Amino acid sequence: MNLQEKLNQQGLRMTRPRKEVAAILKESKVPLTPQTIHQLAIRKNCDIGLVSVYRTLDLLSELNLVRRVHGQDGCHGYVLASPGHHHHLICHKCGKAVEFTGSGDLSDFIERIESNTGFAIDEHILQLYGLCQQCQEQKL
Amino acid sequence: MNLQEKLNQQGLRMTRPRKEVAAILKESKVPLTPQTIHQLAIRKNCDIGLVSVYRTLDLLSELNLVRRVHGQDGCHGYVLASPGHHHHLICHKCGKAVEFTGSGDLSDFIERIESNTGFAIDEHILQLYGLCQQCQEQKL
DNA sequence: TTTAATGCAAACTGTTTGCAGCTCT
DNA sequence: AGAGCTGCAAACAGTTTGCATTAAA
Repeated sequence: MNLQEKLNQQGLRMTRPRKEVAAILKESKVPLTPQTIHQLAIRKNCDIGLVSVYRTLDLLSELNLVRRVHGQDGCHGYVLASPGHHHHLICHKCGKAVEFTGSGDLSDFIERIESNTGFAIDEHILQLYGLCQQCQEQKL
Repeated sequence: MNLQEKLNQQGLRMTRPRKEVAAILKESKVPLTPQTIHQLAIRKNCDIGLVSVYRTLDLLSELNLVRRVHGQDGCHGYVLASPGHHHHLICHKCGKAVEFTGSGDLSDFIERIESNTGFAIDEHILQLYGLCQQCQEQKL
């Protein structure tokens, strides 16, 4: 099911700004801030408002099509979500973000923390940072 | 070595606002926002400026005495750091934050991701959310 | 045609900066 | 005494909201 159908199904509409934001995120491997998305759209001669970018990102997050990632400096970006997985690996240098599976591997770890602390853990944020293969090679 | 000595050592000074911010963080198990810290100080009849709270938090982070934690909603709080560990477990209900050890347990996991992706991983954010023991009991 | 969505402007929140006066050492 | 620190005010950045207009269905 594509975005258009998903929207129509709920009485929502597929508009130019929404199409554009979704397209820009699809093309980017890097988490983008609302401002960046806005500028990219304008550069592509698609004159949408920053406000619509915000509203579209909220909507797409709601639909779980897009995910918000935490920058180390505290600012946030958005990336297209590949369904079911929740972790990102981000390159310091080029900013590339990769989603990876891993909740399964973490479950032992989480269970151990639960029994140590008495907490009932139901959510987590895990983000890894490093250098991607290309950036490592360029360093030489 | 206490805070005063740590500061003096670098030509910095122990002042009332700094003393107060450090004290408030020490008393709290919950991550506090700069605004909250400011209000708590005022409520204690310690009339410091919000600006100094920000500057003090920057300073204490720099000295690794305080750590910034990411809220799920995107806002940030600060908690006293227990040296050497980097992870927090936060209660949904009462907001209590617990630091726990665990980098060791994660290293296998991280190595696996490295070999799968080719990244050289050097940093990570891990935060767990759940219900603490007390809040679980109160729920009954 | 109808109702959702847009885009502007303006309001707001959280944070940072410049500067004159104050205070710790 | 003197450098560091404070606190105000004002600037700033990112985000949200109200409202008249436009456009998807």
